[in-house]
Amino acid sequence: MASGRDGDGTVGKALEVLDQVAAFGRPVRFSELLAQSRYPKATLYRFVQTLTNQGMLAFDDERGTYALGVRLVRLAHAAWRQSSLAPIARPHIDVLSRDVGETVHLAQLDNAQVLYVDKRNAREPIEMYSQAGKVGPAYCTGVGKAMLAFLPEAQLQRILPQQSFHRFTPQTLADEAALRAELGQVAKRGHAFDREEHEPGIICVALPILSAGGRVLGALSVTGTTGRSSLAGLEALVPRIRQTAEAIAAELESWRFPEGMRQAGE
Amino acid sequence: MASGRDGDGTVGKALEVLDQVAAFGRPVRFSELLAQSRYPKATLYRFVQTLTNQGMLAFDDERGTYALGVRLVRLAHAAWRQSSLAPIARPHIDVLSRDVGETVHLAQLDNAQVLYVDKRNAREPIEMYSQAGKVGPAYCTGVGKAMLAFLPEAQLQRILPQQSFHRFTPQTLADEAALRAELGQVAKRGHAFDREEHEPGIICVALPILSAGGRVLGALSVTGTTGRSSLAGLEALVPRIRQTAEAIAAELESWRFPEGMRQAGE
DNA sequence: GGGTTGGTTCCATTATTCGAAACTCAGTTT
DNA sequence: AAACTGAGTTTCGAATAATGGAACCAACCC
Repeated sequence: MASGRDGDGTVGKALEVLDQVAAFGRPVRFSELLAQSRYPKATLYRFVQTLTNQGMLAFDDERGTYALGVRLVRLAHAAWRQSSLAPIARPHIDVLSRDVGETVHLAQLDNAQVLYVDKRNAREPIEMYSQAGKVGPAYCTGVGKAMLAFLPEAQLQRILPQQSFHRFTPQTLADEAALRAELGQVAKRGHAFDREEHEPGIICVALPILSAGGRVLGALSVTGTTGRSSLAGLEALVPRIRQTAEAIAAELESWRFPEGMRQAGE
Repeated sequence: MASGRDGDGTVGKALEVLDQVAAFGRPVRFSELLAQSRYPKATLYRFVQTLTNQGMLAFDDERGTYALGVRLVRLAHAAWRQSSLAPIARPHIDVLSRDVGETVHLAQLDNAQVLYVDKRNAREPIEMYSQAGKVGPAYCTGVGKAMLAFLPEAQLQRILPQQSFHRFTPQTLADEAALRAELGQVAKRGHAFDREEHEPGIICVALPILSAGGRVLGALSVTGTTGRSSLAGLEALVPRIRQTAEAIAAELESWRFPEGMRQAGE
């Protein structure tokens, strides 16, 4: 693929505009988009028009601003339901979080980043949608490292150069070499830690969810704070978490062959 | 579905394919898509290719199936956050559902349908993402009627013909005339009921969320069952619900003018 | 080996998109 | 009031990208 980002064809360009609107994080004026856009006025205008009457963008004519449209939310709902991982995992992580009494995250790999697809907050009412769909760095989160450690080398080589290695805390791994070393450990041990590498005071233990064939399907993590928990304490939960991860993987495996879809052994 | 659906340009057609994949509700083979598609093989193939390497679709090469991609979830998250209604309303409906002890829904109008954007289930752990993003009919839900009743005539005329008037229950309004009459009532009264029109045993009362200028921003509903609640009981909650609806509208109004954006009185 | 199904690539034709420039319509300035 | 400004919208010939029939490939199955 050519030089990175470049979208293919008209559709790619239009979707790029969507991302641009998303990046603003608030309703945005046409002129604001134009200022950032690499397309000329008329072209951008047509894109925005098209996206708008496709429901991917919503135009507020009182304010003259564009925001992401409702069709996206509808599609994302469908995505969540058919992604198989999230809906299948949901009851499992429900039980898990109740059992361990801590916050549980479910994540997937989205290109070089971690995408949180579900979350259970132990005791309090859950603040959900605001979390599902959120992306985070892969190199300094428990779920990220748990997944990276089990990736085939080829994919890893594509992903690692894309990591920013921004130092969120003094514990953050600083470069690719350090991460490589850590991933070796994780692979051997079978689970990953986050030792306050992303946020001070926040630690977690994470396990990958692996298919029978060893493919990385996602990851589970249990989070604690340095105040209430310790790494050793979290590590003690590993067998319980592994049980959940394996249950999810197993159910996923059977779900993937809906009805009478014979298939040679994987 | 056949009639005026025609999308604009290439982008429209590609997005149509997305919807198609969404409609399957599960990962889908290329041939399955082709069977339903109005495009020739090569054309559809290109669309699917494009969408896939744009991250809007995800291809599972073990299975040879396409599913909706992660980019959608990421975009939807952004959509939710910048939609202004959902995140602003969230704390309000939290309190409301705690106060009234019943399930609360927050909805918006998505073309001719109702899109649920948030939900608070009174006592049990909430099943959220699985609900947010769901769409429902406008003509036979409380939130739907609450919003329709306050729409300008022009918009109503565009929307009403698109209602299916499927009779979910014996109480479902049967045609446009009946709905028109009902909407008149709702507008006068200020709130709408769902008298088991969508699901037997489920009743609700709903109020629109209106801007200072009278524009429909969304709707709130409180749901009950015929067993535990009555319409009269729900109606008693109207003042409390209205308070929430107005609080949301007010906060929304101020949020819409971020900083120092003077504006003549609306 | 010949047939069938599911998926992928080619490439000449054709329809779409591109984007400079012209235009509109508020406000503002002179 | 006339001229200016700047955001937003429309036009239209040239440039480009989409189109889809057909050919191709690879399994799998008689």
